Amino acid sequence: MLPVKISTRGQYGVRAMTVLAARYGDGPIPVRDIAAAQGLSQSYLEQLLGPLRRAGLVRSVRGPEGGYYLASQPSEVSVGDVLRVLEGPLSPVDCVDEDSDPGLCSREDGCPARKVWVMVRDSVNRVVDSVSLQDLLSGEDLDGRRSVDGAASGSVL
Amino acid sequence: MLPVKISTRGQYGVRAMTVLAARYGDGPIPVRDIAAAQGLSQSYLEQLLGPLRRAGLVRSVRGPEGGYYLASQPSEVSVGDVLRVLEGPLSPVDCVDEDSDPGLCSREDGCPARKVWVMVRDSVNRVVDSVSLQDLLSGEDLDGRRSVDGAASGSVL
DNA sequence: GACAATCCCGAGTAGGTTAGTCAGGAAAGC
DNA sequence: GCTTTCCTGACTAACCTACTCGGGATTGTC
Ligand code: FES
Ligand code: FES
Repeated sequence: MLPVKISTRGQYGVRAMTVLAARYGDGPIPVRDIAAAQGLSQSYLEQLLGPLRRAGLVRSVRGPEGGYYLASQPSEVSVGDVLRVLEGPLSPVDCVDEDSDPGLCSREDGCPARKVWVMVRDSVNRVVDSVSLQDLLSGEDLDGRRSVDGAASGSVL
Repeated sequence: MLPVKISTRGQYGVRAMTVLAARYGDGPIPVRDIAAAQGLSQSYLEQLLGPLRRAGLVRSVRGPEGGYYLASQPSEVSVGDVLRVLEGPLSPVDCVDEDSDPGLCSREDGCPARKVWVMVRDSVNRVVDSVSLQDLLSGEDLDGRRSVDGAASGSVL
């Protein structure tokens, strides 16, 4: 009864990525260290890093001195990138999920609620796409750094 | 793996409320009619109307010719009002849920992800609070009618 | 080449949540 | 008293979440 939730996959994933962001350039960080830095279960975290690697957000090296590191600069990876890998499409209802079969929603036309779900979806996406890992590291409050696609950004909230 | 979801409670609830909004002033509408109008299960819908009544959003009359009707004008009821009754606080993670025990999140200070959850929470709340049932009924697209508390509203997305 | 440190992958699982159904009781009008 | 409606709580099947666990594949070091 209290949804509109981001699951632990997304939450832990973002926290793990900030660890890699903070140590960007230091070479590979083992999962053990990432988990310890944020107090997460190592074996669970391993499950999250797999998808992130396959999606190209992080790279890995095996063997001693191995670990994970960010594939791009912290300022170039948005929270939205991470969440979409771990949580799937950021849509509040299946009806307005652009990636799934259209026709999934039979009453699309004339559904009075549809409009607001689209607004929520776009709003959430705009926020998470506007915040980079770099933004999370800097102490300052942010109200919309990292303009989404060249547009001069005012408040994205 | 595809959360950030609003459950059927919230979805059906909003759709049901638009039915009442469309027939505002027509006297009580029986659950049967509401369910039929949106193709919902009658007995499930009854479960949603209970909370909405207790929250003061709708009123009911029993007996023949009874049913439910909106307690306020459609323009005065926001989608957020409905969702908060049926879904609970609209917070993407427990950590930033203002209603629950503070101290629930032990790593509040220095948690790098916290900032973005707050932004998402506020963004979602702003959107759903800015859209009234009336707005859903009118055919026109909306990008932020119904200024939230007197502020001249630009785009709320 | 042995060994150890890592990544890597899939299976399994306890508990909780969701989306309902169902049976029956309480008001209200005729 | 009969019917219509609201109203409530108990119940349930299916699904999902948040993990753990066991073991295999790579790679560097001695
Ligand atoms: S039921 Fe699919 S958009 Fe409303
Ligand atoms: S763990 Fe609670 S705010 Fe990040």
